[in-house]
Amino acid sequence: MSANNKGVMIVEIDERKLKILQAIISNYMATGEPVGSRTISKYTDLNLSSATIRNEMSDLEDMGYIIQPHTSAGRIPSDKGYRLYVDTMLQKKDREVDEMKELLVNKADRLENVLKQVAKLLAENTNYATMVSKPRYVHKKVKFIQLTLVSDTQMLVVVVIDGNIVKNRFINLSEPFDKEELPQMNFLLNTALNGLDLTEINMALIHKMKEQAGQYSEIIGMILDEIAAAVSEEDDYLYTSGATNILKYPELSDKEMATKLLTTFEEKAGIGNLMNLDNNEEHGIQVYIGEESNVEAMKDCSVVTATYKIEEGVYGKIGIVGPKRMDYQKVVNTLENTMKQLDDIFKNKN
Amino acid sequence: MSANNKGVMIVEIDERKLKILQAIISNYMATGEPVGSRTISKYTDLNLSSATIRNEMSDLEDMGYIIQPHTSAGRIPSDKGYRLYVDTMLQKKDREVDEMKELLVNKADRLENVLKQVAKLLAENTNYATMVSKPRYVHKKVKFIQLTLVSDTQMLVVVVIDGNIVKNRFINLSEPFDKEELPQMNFLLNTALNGLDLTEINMALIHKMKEQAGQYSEIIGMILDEIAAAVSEEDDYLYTSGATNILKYPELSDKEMATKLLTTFEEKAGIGNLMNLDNNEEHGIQVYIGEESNVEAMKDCSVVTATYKIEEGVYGKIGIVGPKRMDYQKVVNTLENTMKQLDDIFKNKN
DNA sequence: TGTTAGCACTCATTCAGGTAGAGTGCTAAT
DNA sequence: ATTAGCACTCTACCTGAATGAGTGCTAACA
Repeated sequence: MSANNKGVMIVEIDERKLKILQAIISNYMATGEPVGSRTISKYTDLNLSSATIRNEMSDLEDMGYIIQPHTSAGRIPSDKGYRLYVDTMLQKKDREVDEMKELLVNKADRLENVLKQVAKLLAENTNYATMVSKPRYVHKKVKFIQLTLVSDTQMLVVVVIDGNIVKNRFINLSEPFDKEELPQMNFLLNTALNGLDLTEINMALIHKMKEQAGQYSEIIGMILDEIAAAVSEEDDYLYTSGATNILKYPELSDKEMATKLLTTFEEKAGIGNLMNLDNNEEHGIQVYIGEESNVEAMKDCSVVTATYKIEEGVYGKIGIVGPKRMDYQKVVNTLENTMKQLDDIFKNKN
Repeated sequence: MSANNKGVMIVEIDERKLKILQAIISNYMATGEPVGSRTISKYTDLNLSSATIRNEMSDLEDMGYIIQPHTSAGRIPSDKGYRLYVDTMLQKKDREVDEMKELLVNKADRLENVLKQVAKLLAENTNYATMVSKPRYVHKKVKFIQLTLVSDTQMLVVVVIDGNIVKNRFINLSEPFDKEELPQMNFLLNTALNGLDLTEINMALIHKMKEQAGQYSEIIGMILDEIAAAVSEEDDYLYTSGATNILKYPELSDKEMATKLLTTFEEKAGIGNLMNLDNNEEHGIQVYIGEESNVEAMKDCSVVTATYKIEEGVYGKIGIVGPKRMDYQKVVNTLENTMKQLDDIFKNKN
């Protein structure tokens, strides 16, 4: 527990300690190597001897802001140290805004493509790994249903859900279906199901509709099954890019750690909490340092996420994963910049 | 050029050399370490001294079947050696057929999911990296078109292409569209475009149709644009899984090589030739050793591919990527097994 | 009282030297 | 044709010494 040489607890961090901590962190971010007292004494404008710095560093270590990997090594920032850095020093913003290429706008056609493109561009720009989540409509409501006959015995069911998500399914019919009956059935389905979400398409409703359908009871059953399947279908909602960038940072390149991280990216497993908003309605930019992310594989990484908005109430997230010594300033700037561009795109699209 | 101690060229490989080569390869496959003459002399039933083996190995090296990494190391198989091994020894098939879980069939709903599942299961079963290509219909023909109004000013265009691929696009209309006109327009589009492929939906046709459409000329133009876009749209056709498995093999784990390989898998770039059938109509199982694959990143790997059939004339490929010392027997068996299961699935689906 | 110089100490890294062991090629004997 | 034996080569591994970056502590200083 932090106590100075007189045995008095040090609770508050003063100006000088803060400067030293800042110096340690930025030096470590640049080199990835533990930084010693002499380096700080020489390369800052504090005009203090290495001995003094040592005393201060000793205090900072007691306070938990820095860590000594082994007895005679320099210090590296702890999660708590990074946290302080991010919280305080990041406030005075870096003004050199990173101009991201306008490539985005050109390629923008469908949401999926935009998001994949974003992931890729961010990864290329930052040299970190990126993840982008597509917003999920939690209570997906049926907006529109269209049955059509592709051939005598093959029916296509098109379902449009909230957010203009289109799902389609084929139904193979055992006997030819009378084309004339289609409009009526379309009408029936649309009036019955419009505005309902998955939980409301339940057994009772299906039963009732089957009765109404009379001779078409069987086929209505099949159609409803497919509609339910289509609505409940979860498709990919997480895109990643630049996972191999982590191999650029020696502290993440050790075999075991790299394998875990890369596997996490490949299988997109275990990052759900981080990347969807179900549990976490906070917007804006979030920084998770080390174990704060609650992702086992990323306990030696930092993660920066940003929330983007497609329309009112519909949000997705972008995440950047890198070493703890990542360039937070640049990452935050780049993300803010990206958000702006995404806003523009989505504004133009509607 | 291969010459024995009498200066006579050795052209043909005899029984004994073959046995020795086989022993070298299987030993190397098990250990991943260069294998020396003493090992072979001790652990085979040839009853030859290490010296004799050395002579034979020297010949085998002259003939290009094995390589000495450095002067006083054992030998490892060359690409040519593996090739011989695969061509000859693989013939007598290993009978212990790997029973792959029937998980596949349960999860089988849509083609994409089946293929992703296959990639994943194969990767888990073999501990190698896998890739699966979805068949691409080369000359995609329009099978069916359906326009519908989702709201006053929003039209949904559904296009069904060869192979029951469904594409959909929204069109935002500047002014409300008369619902009554839809059937007529649907009829016009279907009769005009049915059976045409992308190359046939050209300027001339578009011009002609616009004329026919009269007052709807503008909207027909938009619709045709979207149809053309939908038909030409290339979606993902390559799924990979288990890329991180390569880190299990020391000879592929060196940083540079691993990065290249993993990047290739992540970006799915450069493996097109290997994984689609455009240039290569051969079916069945193919083995590419080292540079044979013509994929730069895989020059120290072997690749085994198998062709599967969805319906007559529609083929896709499955590929397994591992170290050159991969267990070819097991891989080939597993692939054959998988093919059978896929056949079953696709038979039931139609 | 805060700051600093000096010193003894620790520990990771590097490098040279040395050894063990696996393997080879060649030669002479069987 | 096969083998035993030997000299040789090269890698892997260990050791010990030197280096240097870094620390903590103490005593002196302003």
